Amino acid sequence: MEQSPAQTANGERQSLTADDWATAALDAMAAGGLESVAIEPLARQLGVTKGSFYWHFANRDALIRAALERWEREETDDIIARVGDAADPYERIVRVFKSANASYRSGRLYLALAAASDRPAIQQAVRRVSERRMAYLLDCYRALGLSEADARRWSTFAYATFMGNLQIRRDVPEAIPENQQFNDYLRLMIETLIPRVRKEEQHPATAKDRNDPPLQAVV
Amino acid sequence: MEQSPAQTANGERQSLTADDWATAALDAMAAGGLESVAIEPLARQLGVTKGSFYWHFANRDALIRAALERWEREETDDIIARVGDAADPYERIVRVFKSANASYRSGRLYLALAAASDRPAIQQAVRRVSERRMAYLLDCYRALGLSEADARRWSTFAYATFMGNLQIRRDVPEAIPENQQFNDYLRLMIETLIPRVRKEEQHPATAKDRNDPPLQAVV
DNA sequence: TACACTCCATACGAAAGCGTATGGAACCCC
DNA sequence: GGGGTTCCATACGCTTTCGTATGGAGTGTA
Repeated sequence: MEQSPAQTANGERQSLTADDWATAALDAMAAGGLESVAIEPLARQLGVTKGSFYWHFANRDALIRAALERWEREETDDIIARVGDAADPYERIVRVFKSANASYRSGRLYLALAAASDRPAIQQAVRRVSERRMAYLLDCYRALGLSEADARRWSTFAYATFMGNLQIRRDVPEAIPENQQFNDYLRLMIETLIPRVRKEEQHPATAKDRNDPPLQAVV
Repeated sequence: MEQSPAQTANGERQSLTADDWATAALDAMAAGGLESVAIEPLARQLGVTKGSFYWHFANRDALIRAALERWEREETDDIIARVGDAADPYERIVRVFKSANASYRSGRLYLALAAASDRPAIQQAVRRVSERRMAYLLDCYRALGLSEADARRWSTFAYATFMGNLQIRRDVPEAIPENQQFNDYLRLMIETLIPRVRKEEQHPATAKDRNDPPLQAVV
């Protein structure tokens, strides 16, 4: 399990960067929570000693801050950018739910960070990420033609379901079906969580018919 | 914040029990996660020293096991027993969702325990509790007259939403509305998550009409 | 060759937590 | 009032981790 970053495959010297440490910290969090982010174990895992760490960072808190910034940036750039360029709000909501299955690590990471409820810095980062996701969903539901109040309820509802699936996948993995069963499960959630809006209530830009595409398992 | 259990109000001596320690351990978990369950800090908080702890328990693991047993028993007895005596499956599902709002501590405790993914004993207890809850919901949906496959999908869906609401309430509390807004939110989820079953598919025992009762905020 | 800079190893002290050993106060029982 | 039991205090050693101090190998560079 130990790496030896002082030597690459071709035998040249290779130094660690602060970002390498932040990545390792996030991996440790996803695997064992915040308490797993310990300097000396991480150093052993990276094949160096503490001396390396304290050259790149002032202390453990600085590492956690750096990892948190990196996580927040990834969550914002990646997830919403990967999903957000679809014009159809229906399609955007569908992709949000498919992405819940796509990145296993991302879900575990969110849950691990959210569990560190005694660290205000982490709590605030988690809050910002969640607020950003919920705002994105809220926009989708507004674009569907819902009223403000309805869009707010539906988006919170959908986000709760999204988060709960992450939770179930971690705590009771077999409860989430696989393959074709999963497609059926996904289709049920999507069809249920995207309400039918009456024509007269609908925003003109979203009034086009939609032919629900066949769902495919996300590998 | 410190207690002095060696003296009660009337001045008599009062000893701690193993259950007092288990309760304190659960409180610490709900507040700060598993790493907050440390013997010496807990002893200080209880107004005693380690000597007391090591008389009641062999070691820290034994305390965690005892706390876990107590938690699992409470979750099983309390929640399902408090909800389960209604005959109407519709009403039972409604009560499950209302109970999510009822006990704040219970939700935090579940999330804190579920985050200890590196402790197999905790992971298994969390899994058993979740499986039991999901089995309860599955029964409810079967009693509504759904097919086995549909009941499985709907119950998993509903449980995910239930768990996600706990998560949102912890991470972004303002996102969960209050008072009348909450009632609307609750009603939306309940009406959405309880499908209408066609008469010919319905189990005879559940074919009676239901008049949806007005929802009331759970204080 | 001399010097500086980068990156890391090593050694050390301090603190916190776990677990053990042992003593002691209070109470019960005969 | 002697002895046993219950419950806890105190003192100690061990381990882990944090953080610091310092040296040193490698690389550029004048």
